[in-house]
Amino acid sequence: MPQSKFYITTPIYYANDKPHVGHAYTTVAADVLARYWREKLGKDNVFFLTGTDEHGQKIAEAAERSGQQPDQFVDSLMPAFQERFAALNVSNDIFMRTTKRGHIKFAQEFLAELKARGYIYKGEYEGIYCVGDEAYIAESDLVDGKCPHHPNLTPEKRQEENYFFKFTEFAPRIKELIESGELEVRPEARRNEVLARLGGDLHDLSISRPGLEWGVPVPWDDSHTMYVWVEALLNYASALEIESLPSLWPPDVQLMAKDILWFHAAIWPALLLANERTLPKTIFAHGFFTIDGQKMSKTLGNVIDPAELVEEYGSDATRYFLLSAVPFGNDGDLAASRFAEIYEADLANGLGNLLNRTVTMLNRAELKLATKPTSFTEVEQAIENLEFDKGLKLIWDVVREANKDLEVAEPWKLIKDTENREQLEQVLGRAFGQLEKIAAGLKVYLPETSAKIVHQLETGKAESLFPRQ
RNA sequence: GGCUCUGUAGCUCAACGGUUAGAGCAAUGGCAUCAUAAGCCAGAGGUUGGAGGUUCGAAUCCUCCCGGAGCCA
Repeated sequence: MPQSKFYITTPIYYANDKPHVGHAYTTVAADVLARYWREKLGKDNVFFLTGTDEHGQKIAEAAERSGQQPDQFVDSLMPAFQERFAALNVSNDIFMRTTKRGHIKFAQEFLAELKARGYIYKGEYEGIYCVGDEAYIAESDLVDGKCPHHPNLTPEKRQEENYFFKFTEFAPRIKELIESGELEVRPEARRNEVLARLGGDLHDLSISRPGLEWGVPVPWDDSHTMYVWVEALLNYASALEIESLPSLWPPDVQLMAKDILWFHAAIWPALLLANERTLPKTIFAHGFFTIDGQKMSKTLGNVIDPAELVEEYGSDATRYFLLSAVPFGNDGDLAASRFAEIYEADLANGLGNLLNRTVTMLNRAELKLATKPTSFTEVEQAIENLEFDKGLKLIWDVVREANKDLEVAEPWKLIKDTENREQLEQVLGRAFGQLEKIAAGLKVYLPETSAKIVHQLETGKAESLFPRQ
């Protein structure tokens, strides 16, 4: 079936700290898709969601540490997210927040519906709870009595009455749907992981917490709040309710980092199946970045703030760094030294200089050419297939080809003799066309750069695309 | 501990079981001078983590070992 609408989501990011380069990565990738499909289907048929997940104990505690109420605390963090995304030219249609009234209402109704359908029961849960993970962890998982992810926190022993969702009842069906490809989980390796886990020992999912105030109350028992993960997943549906855009359901692509794939590929579909909603089409988990070979962490102090990259290199260059760094889906390494290298080699020397030398020659030849609608089919295919790095490679193949063609044809020699006029026009026309194609390919990747290329081709006004500092 | 991946040039990555394992970046040498001192060409750079095995043929398949990542218990 041909694509007639496109609903793309990033995760809603946990609002306990300002966003880092990983958040920027997911969001920029989603932005490329959103821009691409807007070109194809029109603005009204595309919806791009990003936002923040603002409930839960970890946030309540972070708020307390900063001496604020939870709602004040999350409000105070919002500019950090919104400004960074805006600086990267992220074109989201909504900035979703789980503290929105409409979301809370939706989440409660959804939960009540699950209960009415008989998929919720009350049970007893006992275990060791890590506040950092907002989850119970197995005793055998503890390292020196601490949670392996949060060695600085002390795990708590807890016994709780929880409400449970009959997740296990839906697992076989989800497994079938993933196997048949009806629910697409990518990349392959991650799909295998999910399938293996779905075929293994599963437990029903605890979906409420007693006595935690910073959350959405369970509608029939306000001594409980909804488990923050379940509540957060529902945002993808509540957002369309809030915006009154039911026709855009279901999500076409949901992007995320690989650590939260399970929630999106198993639990989320189970919740939807239970209430008989249509499932998302594609769940895609990309990899993690290491920084100079090391895991990004606050303790190591190697966290890259996307705002700093934009500050230093600009929005489009940062988008280029992120999307060209690794094949989408793989893990990758970012080295601080690489940014400057890539900026010089690919952006300034490669593309920037090509445009500059071409526009200069066009001027010297007093040749005015008109731009025309151009497309770059191979790049479009790469984007549709979520191969963002491949699309950029294809564009840079043309950059290299164009530079080479100029070198072979030597228009700066042709221009010295009017007898060569025809040949000169042919050579420069070709370069002009190649740059048009490059601009077409870059339109959704590097929107500012693409527009600048077209503008310079049209006006003949040469300006550095990616100036050296 | 189980599962899923992963290890290829100095760096980042390619390569349906099939010629001599390829690109980009970096480095070296040459050419060029339109251009942001940018560009082009050439050569160099490899025991494909290690050891066995299957095969006419292995980076690719199998076993074991070593290293890295993730998921799970």
